[in-house]
Amino acid sequence: MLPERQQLADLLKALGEYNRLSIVYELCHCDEPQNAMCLCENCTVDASVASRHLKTLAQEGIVEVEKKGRERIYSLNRVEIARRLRTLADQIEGLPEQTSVGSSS
Amino acid sequence: MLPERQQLADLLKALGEYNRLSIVYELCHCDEPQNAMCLCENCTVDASVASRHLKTLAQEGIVEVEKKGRERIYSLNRVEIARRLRTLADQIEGLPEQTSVGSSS
DNA sequence: GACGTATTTGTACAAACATGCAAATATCTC
DNA sequence: GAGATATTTGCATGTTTGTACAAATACGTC
Repeated sequence: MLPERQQLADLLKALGEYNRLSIVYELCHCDEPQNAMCLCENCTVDASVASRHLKTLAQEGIVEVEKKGRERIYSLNRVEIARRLRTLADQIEGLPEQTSVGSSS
Repeated sequence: MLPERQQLADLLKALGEYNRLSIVYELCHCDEPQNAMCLCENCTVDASVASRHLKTLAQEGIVEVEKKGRERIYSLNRVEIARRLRTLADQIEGLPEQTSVGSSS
């Protein structure tokens, strides 16, 4: 079993749940990082559930956490996650691998 | 609950399982569509399991099926899936929505 | 029609998962 | 220190999911 592929599957699985995806979208649309209470207002779920979802997202590197007093401030790991999704999109679309494209005529 | 968001979550969940993702990769790398038996050789799973995974992928529009005698020929829905992944990547990265970009200076 | 191959479906099962509630922990304010 | 707020953790629970095996179905070949 390829660990790299497993990691990608884990990333996709983390994004592939409605409430977690909603949290990600919520973080998309705010310029400033948000705490968990703010993020769980959007979902109808309990705070403990939001906490667990955020833990999952953090474990997959989707969000970054910063302690600030009694709050945890979450921010999206925009560049890295977008990059991984685009890499998959490129592979699926059948684009050539990124190994010195355009050289050696 | 937003149906569009749910559909995207379902797509990501379908891709977010190791054996299913392996099938997708396998279809990536062959030019010609493949039947289910060929695809399940890569995973260590039973043929019935591959059948169910392919059904899941087909339901999400990830693969297309064509009956050919007693075989089912599967092919990747490359453009559409790549497009949906890139749309998500764009949203996550915070790029502006695709509504007449570049007009009206 | 008999047989072989490809695929699906029924059944069972263990593991993972999403969830809510209550309790615990951490930290701020007074 | 008491009380309030933010978050995590323990526990219970119902659901989903990935899997294997056997049986059923579909179809080509002889």
